[in-house]
Amino acid sequence: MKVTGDQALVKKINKSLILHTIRKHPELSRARISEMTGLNKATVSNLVAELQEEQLVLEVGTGESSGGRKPLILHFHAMAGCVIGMELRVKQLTAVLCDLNGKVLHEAEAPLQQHDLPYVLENMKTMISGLIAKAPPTHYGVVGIGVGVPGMVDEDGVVLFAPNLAWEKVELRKLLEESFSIPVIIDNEANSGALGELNFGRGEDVRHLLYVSAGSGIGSGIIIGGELYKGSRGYAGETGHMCIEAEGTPCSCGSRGCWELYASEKAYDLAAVELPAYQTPELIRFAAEGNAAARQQFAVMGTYLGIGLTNLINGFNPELIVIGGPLSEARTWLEEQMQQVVARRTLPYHKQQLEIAFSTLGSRATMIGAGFSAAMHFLGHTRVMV
Amino acid sequence: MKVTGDQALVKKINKSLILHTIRKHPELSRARISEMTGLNKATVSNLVAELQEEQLVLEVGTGESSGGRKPLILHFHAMAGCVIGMELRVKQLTAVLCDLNGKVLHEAEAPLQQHDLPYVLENMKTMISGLIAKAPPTHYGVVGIGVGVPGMVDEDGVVLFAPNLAWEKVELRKLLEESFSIPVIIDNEANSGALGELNFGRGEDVRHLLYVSAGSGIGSGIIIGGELYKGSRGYAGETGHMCIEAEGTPCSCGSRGCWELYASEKAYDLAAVELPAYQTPELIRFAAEGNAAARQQFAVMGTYLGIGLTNLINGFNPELIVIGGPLSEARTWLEEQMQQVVARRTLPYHKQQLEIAFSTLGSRATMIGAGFSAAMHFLGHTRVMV
DNA sequence: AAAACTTTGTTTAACCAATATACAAAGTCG
DNA sequence: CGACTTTGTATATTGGTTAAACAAAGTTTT
Repeated sequence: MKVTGDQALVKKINKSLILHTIRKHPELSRARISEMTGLNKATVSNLVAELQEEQLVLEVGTGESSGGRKPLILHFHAMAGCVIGMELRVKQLTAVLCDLNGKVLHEAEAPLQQHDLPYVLENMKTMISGLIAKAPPTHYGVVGIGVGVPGMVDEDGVVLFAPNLAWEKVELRKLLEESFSIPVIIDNEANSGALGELNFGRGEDVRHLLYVSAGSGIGSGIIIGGELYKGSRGYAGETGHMCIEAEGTPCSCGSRGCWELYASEKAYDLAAVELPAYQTPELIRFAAEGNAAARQQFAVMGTYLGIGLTNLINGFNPELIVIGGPLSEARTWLEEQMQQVVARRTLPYHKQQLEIAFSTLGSRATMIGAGFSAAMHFLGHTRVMV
Repeated sequence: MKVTGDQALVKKINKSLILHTIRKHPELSRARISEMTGLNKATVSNLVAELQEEQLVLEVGTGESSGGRKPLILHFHAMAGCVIGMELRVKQLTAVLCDLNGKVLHEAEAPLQQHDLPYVLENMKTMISGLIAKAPPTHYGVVGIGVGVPGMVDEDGVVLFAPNLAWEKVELRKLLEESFSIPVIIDNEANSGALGELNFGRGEDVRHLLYVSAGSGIGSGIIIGGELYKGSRGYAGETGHMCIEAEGTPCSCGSRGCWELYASEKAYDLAAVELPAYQTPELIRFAAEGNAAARQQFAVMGTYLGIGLTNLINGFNPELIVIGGPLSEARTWLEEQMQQVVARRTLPYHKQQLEIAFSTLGSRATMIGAGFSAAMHFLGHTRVMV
């Protein structure tokens, strides 16, 4: 059944519009909101009153007057509740407790020794319980848990396939919701990272963003029109297996010449010369110390990174690309080659408005984005397309 | 200023919902519409009455009863007006006059000898005038003109760049609207083709579709969530310049190893052996007659087509891919290799729900899609996202 | 300092679209 | 022929936005 229009819908649209306007622009008065949104002053007053009752908006004193009554300044009440954002990595579990605006209140971290589901689930539950215990007293309490995982996830929060964990069809959302009775949002690690960067990193006011997470493989989070694009069954963005060498090295996916064989940590196995180290942080240290083999390795990977990016640019035409994941820490040795290749290979019109940047949230992008998803799910978001 | 909700919006949403429900499902009664949409019977009655006054809906007699009063059957009045759909090709101009539901009423065709703007524009105007003259008398007359062009188009109907025409920044929409005072929609040829296939070809009920137009180059039209995705400045889908051989043949775009060098008509230049012909229709004829070189050429191109498709599948995860454009006529000699490569190279989860098909509209997909765009623009489409 | 003007936010009455309910119209079936 | 069904319309109610008037709280001018 499709979505029909009635007065309840109108109210939902306008309330959502006002709430998110306040959330994105602090220091607004009712009068300014009325101007910005086009809603009548009376409508704004009524809906703001409801949002205040719901503890989502606060009056925080008066602002400066420009020849009349002083405006009453409204704030989004980010501490009306908390959310937990978590990232499940191959060797590590990390999580944050955030307010509803993504501000980090607590962090947690634990190593993972193995990948069997009971073990990992136990660790996740322990970490979540720990953060819930640390949560400050708020009106709504902990209202959502978001988790970014290294694999494909469907719309029901089932991890369909996570090769690095050897997981298949794990009903992660259901398992966690049964334990905590709090809404759980599961998403791909790159998708969460994209949301993190869009909302708290470089992505302010960007409508089309590509977040490329380079680590043990490559995954992309695709933001289209300000929204996460997930593909027909929820797992688009598997760009790591895009072929960039038709008859290249065979890949575990069944194809050959996949991008991530050349531009992720998997490339270490293909290095022409022996490397001083085969872990990214160590290799970065060697590069910083002037090791030629390490620098050369990153230069080659930067080139291939650029080739894959060019393909993504031609296909998606984003305004901004953010490089994240563990490999983004090697920026200094990757960037020059990468930018050169992109400059040389992209179509002239694409160059004009494209920016390629490295993550500002670093390794925290995914968990912050996952927390943000949970917060948005709690706040709701209804709007109209013409 | 953002879109706010009020009663006018509610009415617009519901009216649009009813109109498009009737358009897509003939033989509906008011009662069935009420059931399908969830709208109250009275609401449906009121809005249908308005649509009848606007000549967009007709009562066409009664249907079968199942034990009560016979239902009054409603039809979308496709002949309330006409639209023109046009395709601008390198050597040819083709156009159709359609009713509001995409049914072709008249066709026109003319060769193009050169590409300078005044000449092409003159030909376009002559053809459009001719079709307008042939249009049957309808309530609204000709309500829109849609044009598919081989190049990048921005949201203002400006052809930014069309290498095969040597056009740059041509304000095509403005030029045509000034001549005819009818709304004009300009779009990329592949985008229009995608819309054509989505609505009148293989794409019924498909939400994520990729239309790959293979001819003198390769372009893709991307349908996401039932809507055309155009990228940040309106020209995504330039997938022909996706790199599939990192150090491959240099391309005119500045890059190397671009897909369209190996899988479009450009591949004829790279053929290992001498070909019996260098025009697609002739080469197809040779292949049909058993010519080994021609068949081998198509087999190789099918392989490369499959490699590029695999990349698109991993990135966009569509439900359906439709191959169109002149090369789709060589289906018999392309398909086997292409499907084999895709089957071998795509990730297991992508295979499950993916179908790759060849165009059913053939060379008419683009102009029919362009006409459809114009019709949709006239009818309007307002809906809600949650 | 008083009067005039400005700006903010609330109150009031009017409007209008969807809805539930009742109802009329037009059929089927035993 | 009477009981039941289904379709489509009429009526009163509900509940949201809005324009306009107004109250509150400032600043500027005289």
